[in-house]
Amino acid sequence: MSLLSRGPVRRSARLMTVSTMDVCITEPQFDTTPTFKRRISSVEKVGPDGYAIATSEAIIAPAPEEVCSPPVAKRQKRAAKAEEKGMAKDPDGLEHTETPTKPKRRKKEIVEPVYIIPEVEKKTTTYRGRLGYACLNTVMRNKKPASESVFCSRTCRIDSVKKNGIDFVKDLGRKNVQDLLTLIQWNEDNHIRFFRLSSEMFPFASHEKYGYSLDYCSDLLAQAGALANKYKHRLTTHPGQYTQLGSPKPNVVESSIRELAYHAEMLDLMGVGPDGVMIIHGGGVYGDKPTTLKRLKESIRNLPPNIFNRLVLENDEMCFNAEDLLPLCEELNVPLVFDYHHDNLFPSSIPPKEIIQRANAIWKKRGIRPKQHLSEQRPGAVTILERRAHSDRCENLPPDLPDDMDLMIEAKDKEQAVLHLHRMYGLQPVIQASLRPPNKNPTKQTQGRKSNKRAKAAKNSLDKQLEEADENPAGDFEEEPIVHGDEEDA
DNA sequence: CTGGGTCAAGGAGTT
DNA sequence: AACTCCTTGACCCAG
Repeated sequence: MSLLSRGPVRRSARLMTVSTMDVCITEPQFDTTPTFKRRISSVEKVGPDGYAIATSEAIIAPAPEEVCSPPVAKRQKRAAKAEEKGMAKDPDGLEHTETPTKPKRRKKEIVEPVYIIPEVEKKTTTYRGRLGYACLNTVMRNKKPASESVFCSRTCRIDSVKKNGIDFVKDLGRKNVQDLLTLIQWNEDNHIRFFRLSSEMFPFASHEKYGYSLDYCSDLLAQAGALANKYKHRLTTHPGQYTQLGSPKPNVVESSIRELAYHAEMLDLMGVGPDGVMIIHGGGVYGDKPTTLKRLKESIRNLPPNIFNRLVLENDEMCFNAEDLLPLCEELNVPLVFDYHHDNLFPSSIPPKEIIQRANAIWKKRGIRPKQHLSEQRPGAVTILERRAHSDRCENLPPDLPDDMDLMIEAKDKEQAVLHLHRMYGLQPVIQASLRPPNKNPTKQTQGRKSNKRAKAAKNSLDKQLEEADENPAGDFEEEPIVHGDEEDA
């Protein structure tokens, strides 16, 4: 099933593409509302496929003939539905066109926005490997109405687990995998064959108290894995920052191993091959890097084989750079994912080229296809915090990328960042309808927490005082308003 | 439907 | 010790 045929609301929609104009329009409904008539009126001619050709304003609509009279099959379908509801039929077997006794409740019309996609700068590369994105597809996630949204990170709070029971949580997981199937198909349709699975696929699955086995979902997982395998998609995972294999606290290491076991179980049940790796960072240094590295090494050495076989390490931007990890990786035969952005922020004394060579030697030895991470800092970023935040998209591929390596693009715009690179470098054909315009004014700030309790409280108290001052302009403030200099702007 | 506060987990840095 | 940040999206409740 392709994107173009998905979903009930879309049943009469056409996604149209004008390849020469780099503009994509979607037309939502075959309707005869004034809005729609206005749109059709700007269509100049009908193409050989029966679709309208865009005018210079790039307004596209289905052929007017079809608009005025939906295809017979569709009308019959509607008639059948109407009959179910006990409505009268016309002699031609089609639905009754007169207003039923009960006034029809009109569904609120959802008008697809019109996207103007700017041209991209054309660049060249010798790279022909796969580009991937992580966990979330912005186009599918933002589908309206909300019931149409496709995503794999439904979750809940512990309180909801207690309130609704474990089956409620398991249902979330099932829905997530169901949507994963849709996303894999979307990726295939859009020539993206590399994807990171969300760690939130099964909420609390690795939780000490509320954890559960994924067996209940094995059929669906196998189905998703089979689809990915059929299309030769690579699926990987990236357990989060709380995975601390080097922690001095035994219970923290235990929790980390549970987390890894959950990810491995998911990949195993999907039937994903050895390329389905689990990437983690070195973790904290606990004030003593050499000792922590020893603990890390021991933890990894003692992992059960099904976890060890999928485990790979990645250089981070704070604690362990590539140079710190390489000796451990080489000794234990644990592959290293090279992250360009992290290496930029926390460089090794070894040049990237050499790190990559040594890393690739491990990947090769293990018979796993290498992968690297690519991201860029946000434009205008200066401070270390700003520089750590990922930009919306990536504008450049590194030089000398080998073809037998998959490149994970870590960018805020997710799949759009991949499509952006596909277009710039001519790597893959792109479906225009899948494109979204870039944010014109990206901030240099992080995506992180913007609120601050004290600042908020201060603001509230200030607002209150201003309100009071409004009511009583002559009145004095009883207290000086607290103002915090570090409060971020909205 | 929207906005704001908050969330399972761990560690580092600041005050 | 208490708090904030890391990254991040989604929950959840109030309006």
